[in-house]
Amino acid sequence: MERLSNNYHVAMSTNGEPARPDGPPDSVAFLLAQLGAHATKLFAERVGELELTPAQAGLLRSVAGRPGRSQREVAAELGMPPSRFVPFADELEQRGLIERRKNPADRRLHALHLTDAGQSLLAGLREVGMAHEAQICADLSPGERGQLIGLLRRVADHQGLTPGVHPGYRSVRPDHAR
Amino acid sequence: MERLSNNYHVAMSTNGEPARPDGPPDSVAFLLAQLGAHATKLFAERVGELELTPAQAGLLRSVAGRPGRSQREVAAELGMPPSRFVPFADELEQRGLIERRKNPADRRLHALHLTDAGQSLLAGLREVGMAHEAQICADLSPGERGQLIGLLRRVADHQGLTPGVHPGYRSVRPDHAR
DNA sequence: TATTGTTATACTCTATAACTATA
DNA sequence: TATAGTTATAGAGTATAACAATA
Repeated sequence: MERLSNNYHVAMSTNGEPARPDGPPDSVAFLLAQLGAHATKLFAERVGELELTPAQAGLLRSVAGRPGRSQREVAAELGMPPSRFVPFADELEQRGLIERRKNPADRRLHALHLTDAGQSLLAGLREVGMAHEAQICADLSPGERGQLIGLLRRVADHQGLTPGVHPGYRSVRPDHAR
Repeated sequence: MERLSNNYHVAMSTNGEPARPDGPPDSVAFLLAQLGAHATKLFAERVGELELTPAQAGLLRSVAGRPGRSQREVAAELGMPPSRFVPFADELEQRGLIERRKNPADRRLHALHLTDAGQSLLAGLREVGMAHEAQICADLSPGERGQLIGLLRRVADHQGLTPGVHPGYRSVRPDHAR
């Protein structure tokens, strides 16, 4: 059977008349949600070619950005409880991409570092990111791409979003459903 | 304890230097993913004020758009297996927002309709959508908003996205992790 | 025999909370 | 007593597959 995806704000009739999605047809909000989901999915497929999940890619980048931090620090940056972080890091360690180094001064701490294999995978990750961007922007001229980035940045700034920080898709579920 | 969200492509160092996210800093792809997640979360909060999840809002809109369809038809449009659809529709029926009408011609079928309460909630949903759009675009002039919509539409069209159809965030998990 | 709606079950993912070892 | 890491456990959400009614 074909795999089905879940629709959140769906509203397309099969006969061709588009019903109203998030707001008015072609609203910025809906297009952002739609394109954001699309970009996220595409990115997941690309990192999948490296046998990584997006979360694993995030961990590698986080460790690469600031090597030697404790598990708790990295877990906090990734918005992940320590208990979940452990098996998560275990797999990457078993695959030889990261390593845990005991801190002699405080033997409770495990400093996280990338191995050489991890470093080279990170290089692959950067290529993947470039190809991903190129695919998304394939239909835009360089000028248009710059214009789009400028507008998106304006919106992101006004919404209080921190540059480079992706909040994740977990908190989508509303409070009253918890 | 504070609720933590999960980071997929995270990469922000606490000391202020933004590490590379999905691709280059301020890539279209990353901004779309970031803003898409943000818009989705905000929308979820707004429909939450109506005691609805985004998926429930989608169901109401789907039924409103084409009343009288069978559960399987609506479930398929929402990308949801029938087994999951049943308890999903149950709750909305118990809350008096939709009703199942037996089809005398084929008694296997349950035709789905909105109740009056469901109709008026739908009106509230439309207001919520407008307020949502206004919030996202608060910092843009009408002209800039039009420009942004035009560029986003271009990208969406080139990516083969159907107007008004939101693919959902479920398929993010890559194949090799299933 | 095929199809709609439904229920049962099993599986994945998750967070909370206990536990250990160090401090 | 407090903290880092770990393990155990229980809950939510999910899809697959079995089932009953109807065609």
